[in-house]
Amino acid sequence: MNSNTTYLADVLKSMAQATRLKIIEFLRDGERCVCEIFPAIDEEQSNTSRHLAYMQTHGILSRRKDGVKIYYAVKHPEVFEIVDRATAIVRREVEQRSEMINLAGRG
Amino acid sequence: MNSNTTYLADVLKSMAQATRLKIIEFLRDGERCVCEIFPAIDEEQSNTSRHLAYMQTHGILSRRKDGVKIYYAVKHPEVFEIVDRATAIVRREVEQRSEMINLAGRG
DNA sequence: TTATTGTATGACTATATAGTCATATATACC
DNA sequence: GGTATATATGACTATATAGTCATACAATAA
Repeated sequence: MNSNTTYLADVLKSMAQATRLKIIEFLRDGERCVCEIFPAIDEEQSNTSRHLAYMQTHGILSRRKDGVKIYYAVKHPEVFEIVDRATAIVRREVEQRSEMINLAGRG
Repeated sequence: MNSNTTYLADVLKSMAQATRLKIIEFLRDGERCVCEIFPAIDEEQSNTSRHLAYMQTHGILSRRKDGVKIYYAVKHPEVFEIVDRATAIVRREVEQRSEMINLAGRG
């Protein structure tokens, strides 16, 4: 459980960053090359490349070469399930906090 | 979706770290005070306290005071679902990599 | 009031991370 | 061969993070 905790953390880290989340979202529709990804998420090519490499190294993206282009795809359906569940948490938190504000407003 | 991406990343970051994962695992059985948590996960009290505060601030832990003791609990069931799915990814990756090694070994 | 216990935090260090710019490398095309 | 396009990476900066130690603070007990 201990050495696995590190791998587990690495997998989660591969999703726990704004730019990487944008990449994951864009890859919902399937495999895309770097040249499609970086303009879509509005990030520099080099920065996008680094994040893609990071995610692939940590096992959440697959990488396929076709000529000059490199195609990346989300490798495990669990990645989307994780993002969806995190989104549910965020929604509930936002809801809850706005309720608190309403209660405070009413005095 | 953009400002939300930051919140989303923060929620995932609250799980994407070895010490925090140990805390989450320990809290599977429910609410626990700091004095129970830090010996269980074998971390310093101060470090544990910081991580607990971080997770609570980012909305994945609840905090309850009872006398001198502070009780923390995982606030959303999705947290465990996320950890479980990340574990499934790790398992599959480990499997896959050991298969690769076997293939390579056989020449 | 003083001592004890449980938790949080200031100050600090070491390391990791995200991002940028320039450039290297690889494939394809002429 | 030379040129264009796609991707990766070295070198760097700024910031964030995890951890430690000492100490502050809060609640309770004596």
